Amino acid sequence: MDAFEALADPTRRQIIEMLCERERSAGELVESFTISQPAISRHLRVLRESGLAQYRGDAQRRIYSLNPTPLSEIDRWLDRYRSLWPHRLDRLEEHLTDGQALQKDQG
Amino acid sequence: MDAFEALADPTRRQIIEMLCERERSAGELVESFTISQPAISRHLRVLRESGLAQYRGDAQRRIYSLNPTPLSEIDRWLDRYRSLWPHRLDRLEEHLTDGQALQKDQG
DNA sequence: GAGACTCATAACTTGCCAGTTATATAACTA
DNA sequence: TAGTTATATAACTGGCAAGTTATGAGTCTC
Repeated sequence: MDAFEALADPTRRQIIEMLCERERSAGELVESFTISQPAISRHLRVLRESGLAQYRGDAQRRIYSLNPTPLSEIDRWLDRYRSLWPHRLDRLEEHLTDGQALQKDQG
Repeated sequence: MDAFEALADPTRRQIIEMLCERERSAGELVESFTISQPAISRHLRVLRESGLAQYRGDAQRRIYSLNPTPLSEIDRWLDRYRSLWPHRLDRLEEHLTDGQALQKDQG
């Protein structure tokens, strides 16, 4: 299952958003939803297989974290469409690190 | 069906890419694929209902065009993850119109 | 107006996906 | 070692999505 398919499910998108905040154990994720533990475990497998998540072991626990690479590929897929909607310069600036910041005020 | 679900299908993504190049009649799109005309018609309905495409009539024909708004929403959804991968400044520049172009060469 | 053309919808089939419960696996704990 | 905890997998079910063929609806042409 590719990243687009993985993102089609709202539960998986929510997991991604939670993993963006911080890494979490499978159990923590289960507690955040009303569906069963195996259902979450399956979603985590999909996220793993699509490259969006990974885990490290911590005793019995599995600590999941986000892998943003597939998201960056979707970002690149969007490239060809970006000219079709207005880009706010301040949004662009937000994504630049301090060191790369545009110097529109100082120029 | 939301935009994420609509994008999950590779045929629909391909239709979107074709409509990005130029608007096309339903029949033109059908010729570009091996699946049946009703199957494409259904994909077009999904794209319409998710706001990604629209058509105008031209006699019997229906000329489909891309509506980029849902793509821009996905672009915004990606905002919170953008800090997680490297941003190339030249890619940012590509998305700026000439009038807004960064002046790094001239400055 | 009859037939051709273009496209959508109806009706149906099939396969997959997301959920369930039950169970297996692995690691910790007493 | 027995029991508990944490997570994955197995087996199954139900629903939906995507495909098919057949047909309907609207528009053009002769």
